Amino acid sequence: MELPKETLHGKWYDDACGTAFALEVIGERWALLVVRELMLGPLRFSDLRGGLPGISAKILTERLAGLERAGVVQRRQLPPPAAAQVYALTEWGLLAEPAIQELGRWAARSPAHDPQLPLSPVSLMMSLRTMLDRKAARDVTADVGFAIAGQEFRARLADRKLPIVREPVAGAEVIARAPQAALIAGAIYDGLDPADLTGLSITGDLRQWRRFARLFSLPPKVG
Amino acid sequence: MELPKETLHGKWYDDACGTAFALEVIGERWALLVVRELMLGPLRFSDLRGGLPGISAKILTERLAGLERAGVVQRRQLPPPAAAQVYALTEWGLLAEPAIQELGRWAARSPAHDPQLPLSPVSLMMSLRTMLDRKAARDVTADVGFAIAGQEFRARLADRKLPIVREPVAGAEVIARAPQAALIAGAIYDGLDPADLTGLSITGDLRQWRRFARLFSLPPKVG
DNA sequence: CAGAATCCCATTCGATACTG
DNA sequence: CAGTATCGAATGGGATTCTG
Repeated sequence: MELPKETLHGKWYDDACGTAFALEVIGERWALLVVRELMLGPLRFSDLRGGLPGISAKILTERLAGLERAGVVQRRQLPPPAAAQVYALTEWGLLAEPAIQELGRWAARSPAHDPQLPLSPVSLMMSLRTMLDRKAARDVTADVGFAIAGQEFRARLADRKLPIVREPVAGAEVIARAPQAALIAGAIYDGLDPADLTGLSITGDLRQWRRFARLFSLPPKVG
Repeated sequence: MELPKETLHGKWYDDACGTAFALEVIGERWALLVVRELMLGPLRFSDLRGGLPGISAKILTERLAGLERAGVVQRRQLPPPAAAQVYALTEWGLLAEPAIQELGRWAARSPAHDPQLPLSPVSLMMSLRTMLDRKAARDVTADVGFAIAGQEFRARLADRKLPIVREPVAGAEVIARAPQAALIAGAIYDGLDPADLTGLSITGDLRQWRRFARLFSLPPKVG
């Protein structure tokens, strides 16, 4: 039997540079996207697959094992009666968020970036944290629920911070519901009127939704 | 004849998330390290190889072609009599610096990171820009020359900013010379006395060197 | 020296099928 | 659901050769 392939080769680059070490940990295909999916909380194997269109069970298994060896991911046994296994980021894994955000922010500035591709609910939530205009968000508070393709999130804006957690939307000031994340992206980043987007429904304080949505914008393209 | 293999597959991940697009551009092995090496200015093919221990000519050729197609790198023909070809980052490529820095900063917090591996001169210079303590640097100015393994850089600290350019060291307030970057890293990050590091020489205003060196520190490890 | 082209092998990927 | 097993295809990377 072969060794289970090590993500942490340690000899990939033979370079003391931190960036090189980061690439040894999350530089394999899919690895960083797995981390992204876990950024908003633990997930089960099949939920991970759901957020990563196209990843195979084999590769996901390998990546999770590698990330676990590297100390980015932890496997957790949920107590009965759930009896399910979930994958969670470690403390260090959680700290990767700024790096993920900077990569996203950078890529979004390329004219070649196509924002029309499928978008996972987590991607959209993460993009809100990335693209929040913190100047404009000064003195704004909001409690917004998102229900996207069966997943529920709660974003609470205060003090220019925007924590987002997996949590039932019930009780939020505004709730956005959509079968796909792209609809909500259209309403926020393209400034489209929610009424024009079939499938999207905004319930609750609509005025508050508009105020919230205006706080996000994509970075300008270069060139 | 085959298509020259596209770095910009566009179908790698099929994901609108900016991070996923970034990975399509710089997610292949070595790609981001090539970008790192170019971050301080254009280089020739063989200089790139020098800073990337272990990359083969074939792979470097492929990555440069892919990065050029993606709009990260530009090929430039130097005017005669130089008659050399160099690779430079595009405007967008240059904007990748924060992402590279965040990845490095994150990786440096892992207990598993081994800073004893070989370090390219560019890596060290980039790490200074990353690890500068901008609070401590308030009201400090400095003009420091680095001559490492034949490459010369000039770092000018002012207004908490630290531009570093390839430029002769002559005329700087302090000049650090060393055959390998690791020696200078030891003097800065490990706080070692330059006098104890054989091969390292600091000339010029030594007091200024100490003030400068104290402005840099590695992030705390997690766990 | 600066690459492009070729050959070749090891590793990795990804689709499908299978199992507890 | 949560993975394993398997296999063909794609990619990675070393060595060598060829060119300007």
